[in-house]
Order: sequence, then structure tokens, then C-alpha cells
Amino acid sequence: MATEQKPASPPLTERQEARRRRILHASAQLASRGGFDAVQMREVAENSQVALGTLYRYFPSKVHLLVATMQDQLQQMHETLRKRPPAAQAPSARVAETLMRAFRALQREPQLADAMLRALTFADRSVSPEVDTVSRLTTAIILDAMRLPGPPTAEQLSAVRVIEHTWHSALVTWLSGRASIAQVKIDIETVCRLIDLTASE
Amino acid sequence: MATEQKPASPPLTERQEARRRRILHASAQLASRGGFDAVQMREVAENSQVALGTLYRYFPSKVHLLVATMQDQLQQMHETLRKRPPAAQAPSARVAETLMRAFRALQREPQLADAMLRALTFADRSVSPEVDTVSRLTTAIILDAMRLPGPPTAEQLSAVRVIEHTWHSALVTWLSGRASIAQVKIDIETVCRLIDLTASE
DNA sequence: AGCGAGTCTGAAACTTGTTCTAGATTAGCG
DNA sequence: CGCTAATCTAGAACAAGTTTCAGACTCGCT
Repeated sequence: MATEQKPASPPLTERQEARRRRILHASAQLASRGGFDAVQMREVAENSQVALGTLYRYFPSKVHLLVATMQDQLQQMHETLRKRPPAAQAPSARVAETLMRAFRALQREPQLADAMLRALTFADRSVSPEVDTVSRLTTAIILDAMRLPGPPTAEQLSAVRVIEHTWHSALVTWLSGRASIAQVKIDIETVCRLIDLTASE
Repeated sequence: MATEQKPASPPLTERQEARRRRILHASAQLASRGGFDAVQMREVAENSQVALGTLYRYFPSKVHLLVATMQDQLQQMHETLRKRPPAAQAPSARVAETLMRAFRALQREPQLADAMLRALTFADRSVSPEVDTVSRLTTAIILDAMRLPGPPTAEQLSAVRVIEHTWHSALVTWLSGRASIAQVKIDIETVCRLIDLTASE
């Protein structure tokens, strides 16, 4: 299995790659300040020194842009986790530890988290491929944390799916102020018990 | 415990109550047709024979309106379920049956479901009270399905929270075309196993 | 160096959510 | 009934996402 790669339609030139980075950087920066609403397309264009039309050529909508931003952040998180993998004994505990670590990272940039997650859950069918990429990245992170000896069973994949659902939804309730940090922790720990369930059967 | 009731700030006159109903009806109707995007505030106002400013007096934003629409629909679902409660033996199976029944109802109006769920997950802090009401309604429906002998334990409440997370998120992935109906069914059944876990400990 | 296709820019226009305003209407009350 | 405050209406105005367009620029190629 090769390292994850996009279809990579036409390979971008260097300047294009640079533009893309500037855009993503500006997006993340504005998001960090004021969350979803603060990421205004005109301002992203200005801050990344790109015309509005160009911005839209690179990212066909605000949601596309923010989902791409999330991909970026997740990728980094994945790297970080690879370097310092979770230490707990049980697979379920390792997954919980991993997610709590990610959660703590998000707490440091709650506005950025807001922007990315709102975009992710608001995305419609036109963003499905990109959202799917985020989903696959998340799955990869969780499976890494489980450190299975072999390929995951169907049951384990189901458990992972449910964990992802809970993860996303719990974050949303936290971001909208309807759940405390402690509550999210409990939810994560609760859902991770599903993993133990699949191990024993 | 009395039947659920809002703070009911100033009691509405009859005509005001009628206006509110017309608005909610127009909202649901437009949503059924074209989903979230088709619910346009100007059109809702027109179809419910109310000025735009009045619409905004009743519902301070599009998201408020759609979340209120969801409250309405959930209320009805709750009634329906009361009349024909789930028949399965195990509590977890009853919950799964209930959610699958609700899911089938949503499948009949996928566009309406889209509008309501997108609004629900997109809602920011200003809509928290209303979203919370939806959450409490959902919790009530699930607890009803469990038919516990006494009040739920903390553990059981956690399981219910996780079920709700999964329920919402699974619906979102279905609506955005990233998961099949069968997949949602599996996810629901998977997460419902958490209930069995809390029963035995 | 010069050409053609594709890309980028700057600016205006369009759409839809939201706010504002001035004037009618209505509800509740003496 | 007649008054007053609150509510409602019609419509303009504003904000931000998205689209469009004419002209300038860049890239890959010969």
C-alpha cells in the first residue's frame, strides 16, 4: 500500500503550489482568530495575495476551503502521533488517549476547530470526496492507535465508524457550548468501550 | 413531572399562534422540496403571508427556524412512537428498532431531513437553547424505548449520549451520500450494543 | 524569440441571509 | 369609544458567498 495520494489531476507548478499554501495558511489564520464567520473569502484572497476568482479556482467554495484546511491539520496531527504513539495497554485505552490528545490540540485553537468542524458537518454532496478524505485520515489515525496484529475485522471497522461519529458530534456539541470538556472526555471513553467488545467475540 | 413546556415568555395571541404555524408549515414544505437551500427566508415569508421582518421577529435566523421545524417533527415522531412502541425483547434492540423506524420516516422526506440536520449541526451558540431542546427530545425518545424500571444510571445516560452522537452523525453522512442506508443501519446497531454493556455491570 | 492555451487579476454583478425604517394595524385598557 | 404601546407591513439597504468578464500574464512548446 503506497502512501496516500490524490488523483492529482494536473500537477501544479511551483508557483501554483505556493499559492495554494498561501491560501490555506491565510484560511487557517483567519479561522484561528474568529472561527467560521471570520473566514471571509474576500479577506482570504487579499491575505494570500490572490484574486478572488483565483481563490475560487483553487477551492470552489468556502466549505471546500475549510475542509481542505482540516485535511492539512489532520495530516500534521497524524505525523505528530506517529512520533509519539499512545502508550496505554488496552487498544481501547490507546484510542481514547489518542483522541483526547487530539482534543487537547483543538482546545488550543478552539476557533479554528469551530471553522473546520462547522464546514465539515455543513458540507453537502459537492464536497463528498474531500470530506471522505478527512474521514479516511481519521480512520487511519484510530486504526493506528489500535495497533491490530492483522487487518481489521468488519466488526472492528464498524466500531471505528461509530467512534468517528461520536468524535465529530461530541466536538460539535462542545464547540457550540452545549457540552463541557469533561463531558466530551466521558463520551469518548464510553464509545471506546466498543473496541473491547469486538476483541473478545 | 409535568409535560414538557417552554418558559413561554409572553403568551401569544391566537393570530400570532396562527402566524407561527403558517411559518413552520411553509418552512417544512419548502424544505421537503429542495432541502436546506430551498428554504429561503423571503419565500418562507411570502408563503406564510407574513412580512420578512415579522418572520425574523418569530425566528431570529434561518437556523433557528429550521431547528424549530425539527422540534415540531420530533414531537410528532414522539407521539407516533408512544402509540406503537417498539416490540423487541432487549432494550438495545428496542432502541435500535426505534431509531430505524425514525430513519425510515426520514427516508420518506430526505430533503426535509437534510434541511433540519444541516441546520442542527451548523447551529452556533446563539441557537444552543433550541438545539438543546431537540437533544432532550431525542434523549426522551431513546429512554422511552429502553423502558428502564427506574431512573437511568450515569452510565446509561452516557450510552444514550453516544447513541445520539452516532445517530446525528450517521444521518449526516447518509444525507451527504457518503454512507448507504445499510451502513447507517449497521452503525445504529453497533452503537446500541453499548446499552447491553451498561445493563450487565 | 514567438505562439497559443490555460491561468491570473481586478472589478462589477448577482444572490440570499439579515437589518433597518417609516408608516399602518392591532391589542389591551381606561 | 379613544388612546398608547406593541406589532406588523412593505420595501430599501447592507453583508458576504459566488459568478462573470475583459484584459494581462505565464507556461510549455517549437
